[in-house]
Formats: sequence, structure tokens, C-alpha cells
Amino acid sequence: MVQHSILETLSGPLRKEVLSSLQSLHFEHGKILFRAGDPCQGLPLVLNGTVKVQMTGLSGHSIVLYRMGADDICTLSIGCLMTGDGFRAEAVVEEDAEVFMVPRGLFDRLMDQSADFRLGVMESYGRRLNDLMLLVEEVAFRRMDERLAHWLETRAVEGSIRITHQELAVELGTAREVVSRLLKELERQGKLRLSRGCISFVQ
Amino acid sequence: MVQHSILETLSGPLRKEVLSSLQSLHFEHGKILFRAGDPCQGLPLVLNGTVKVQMTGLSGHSIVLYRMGADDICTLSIGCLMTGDGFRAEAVVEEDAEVFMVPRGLFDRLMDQSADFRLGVMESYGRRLNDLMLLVEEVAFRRMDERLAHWLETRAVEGSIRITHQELAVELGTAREVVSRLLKELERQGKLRLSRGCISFVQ
DNA sequence: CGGCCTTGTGTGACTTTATCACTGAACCGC
DNA sequence: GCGGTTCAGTGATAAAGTCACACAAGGCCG
Repeated sequence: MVQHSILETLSGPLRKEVLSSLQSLHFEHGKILFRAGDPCQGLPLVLNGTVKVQMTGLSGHSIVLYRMGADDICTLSIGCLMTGDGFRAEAVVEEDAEVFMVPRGLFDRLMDQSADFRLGVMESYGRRLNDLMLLVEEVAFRRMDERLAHWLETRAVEGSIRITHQELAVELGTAREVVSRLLKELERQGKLRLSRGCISFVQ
Repeated sequence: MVQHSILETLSGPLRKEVLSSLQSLHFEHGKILFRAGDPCQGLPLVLNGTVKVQMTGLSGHSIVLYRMGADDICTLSIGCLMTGDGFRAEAVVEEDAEVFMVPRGLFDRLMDQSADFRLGVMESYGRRLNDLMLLVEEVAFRRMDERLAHWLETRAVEGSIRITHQELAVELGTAREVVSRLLKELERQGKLRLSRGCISFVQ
């Protein structure tokens, strides 16, 4: 059974060969897929779970750049694969993930032999580039209270979330104190209830 | 004569065909290559000159995302070409530029037939992704005075530069007043001399 | 159970950056 | 030389980041 849509587009024999040569790797929550400076071993195809990609500045502060989920391709790896440079960011598994690791040689062959594979890779690249451009815009021009509110809104469906202020600060690329103060203000307004490691949405 | 290194890697007949079907377009200083929302017409290969790519936030503020120079590929276009989405950013010619515009069909054929072309495109993508990641880090965590000083340092060789505070603010993604104040402080320290539309480096 | 340690949160004081609302200076074209 | 436009400077205020600490919640272990 094919487990990643980009492989489903491959012609019969090629797909068969790929599937027989690849084995899915299992990564648990908290596991590091790669660290800043690591050389790239191959192109990870994410089958399921979620992986966040974040980078740390000289100041020691970190920011989450984007997330990968089921059916994603870790496009960041391709550039490193091509140039031989190390990663600038690190990838941390959030929900347990299964990953196909496509080595350089096989990646080159797939790019050579499948137009659909190329298309999938290019589309993925385009999306990532757009994501990062939007992130730049957000970080440069949006107010932190709006960004925090927006982040919370997208998860509000769950009623409450388990996250520390520090982790939330990394999501937004700011300082823990800033998050604490903004959250406290939202609690004063009656929109949230705070407890250690947990944020509950009122109503 | 081949004018873009990525075309030099093509096999004889293919290169010949490409060069005969493409004509270089000339863009003058200030000309807009594409605007936010425009659909993508093809992949621009920059032969010479420089083009800056910038985006404007909802607030109306803009920030320069990256520059393209001789031998660059406008990788941003590929994603738009693939997905059919419009551009999120705009490209403005700084120094008069010549550009080959590779239409979708030809791009697909080159990707299909030349491993070196693919490699060039992938490398370019990787570099752009790295540039944007570094920009996120810079915008999120670096102090404005350091960023301004760094920007100025990289051009200090020229003795003086013609740029308005507003343009410099767009380079850094901040407000004009902030740039004015920081520059004034540097002038007070005797490091710069300011005049309308011009910054001179002392010594 | 109580003490101790680790991790997470709250907050005051202060600096840096952004925003708003102006003023005035420099240049351009008649 | 006059009037309009573009640039630059600046005070007041708000938002965000930094530093330094106090304290609270939960886990662990004797």
C-alpha cells in the first residue's frame, strides 16, 4: 500500500522499486529529526504525525518556522542535499510520526523519471516559500496581541490546550514574559482561564 | 553566446533550441517585473542587473525579502507557476536588467530533459529558503540599530549612498521615523554625514 | 507527610521600537 | 521667487523586549 501521495503518481515498476527499497522510520514525540548544523541524509517524506521546524537565533531565542504533517515533503532538506550545507533549523516531532527517508541517489532518479514527482516537489517548495514570506510579514508588522489571539483562535475548538508560556513564546518568536502578560490580560478580560501548563477557553 | 549559466549546462541541441526561442527582455530601473496578485507568466532568468523582491503588509508597510542579480533564477515564480496562485510579493528593478522569460511548457521540458537544469533550480530554491529563514530570525530577534549598522556596513565601501530614509525603512521592514532617529544618532557619534537623499560615511 | 528541587508563572523597572501628529527644510518646475 | 511636493526631524505616547527577581505548583524521596 502506498502511503505518501507523491509516490502514488509513480509508474508501476518505479513505485514498486521505491516501496521495496524504502522502509518507514518511526519517530516519537520529542524526537529530533535533525538539528542545526547537521548534514542532510536524504529527503524525508512525512507519512503521518506532525513535525515542527524551528530555528534559534544568536540571542538564544527560537521561533517556529512551519509545520509538516501527513503527506508533506521536507523541502528544506532538498536545498541542503543539493548544496551539501548543514541545516540552519531543527525539526522536532510533535505527534509521533512515520517518515520515508529518500536518499540522494533515489531522489535524483525520481526527479529524472517522474514529472509528477517533480511537480509535487515544486509545489511543496512554492508553499514553503509562501509560508515563510507570510511569516516575515507577520513578524515584521503584526502586533503581538493580534498574533497571539490568532494563534489561540486556531486551536480554540479544543476547549483547552496544554502548552507552557515558554513554548507559546517560541511559536510566536517572542519572550516568555510578553506571552505571560498578554495571556494574563486576556484572563482579566474573562476570555481565558490559566493554570500551570494549560490554557482553557471560556465558553 | 549563452548568457545564463544554467543554460550552459544544457546539451547542444537543447541549448540551441532554447536560445533561439527565448529573447531577452530589457527592464529599466524602477520597472515592476510583477506585482502582488499578478499571475505568473513564466520563470524569469536574470542575466544581469539587480531586482529586489519585497512584500507589503496589511498595515501598508513593506519589507525587502531578497535580491536577484546576474545568473539568478526567480524561484518564487516557480511555485506560482505550479500552483497557478498569484504572487504574494512584488519585484522591482533596481539596476537595469535583462531577463529571459521561460514559459511553463519550456520549463517543464527543461526539468524533464536536463539533470543540471534541475540541480540549478533546486540549488536556487535552497538558497532562497535559507535567505528567508535568516530574514525571519533577523526580524524576530535582532535589534534595529545592529541591523541598520550591518546594512550600512555592507555598502560602506562606496563612501556614500543615495537612499531616502523611507527606502531604508523598507529594506529593514521598519518605520521611517525609526530609521531617521537611528541615523541621526550615528551622525551625532560622527560616523555618518546626512543630507537629503544621501548618507556619507566618515573617513 | 514534609522538605527539597525543578519547572512554570507573575511582575516591576527600564530600554527599545512603533505609532501618531506635527514642523520645517530641500528641491522642482514654472 | 513662489507654490507644491518630497524628505527629514522630533515630541509624546503605546507596545514590545530585557533583566532581575519572587513565588507557586507539582514531582520525588526519605
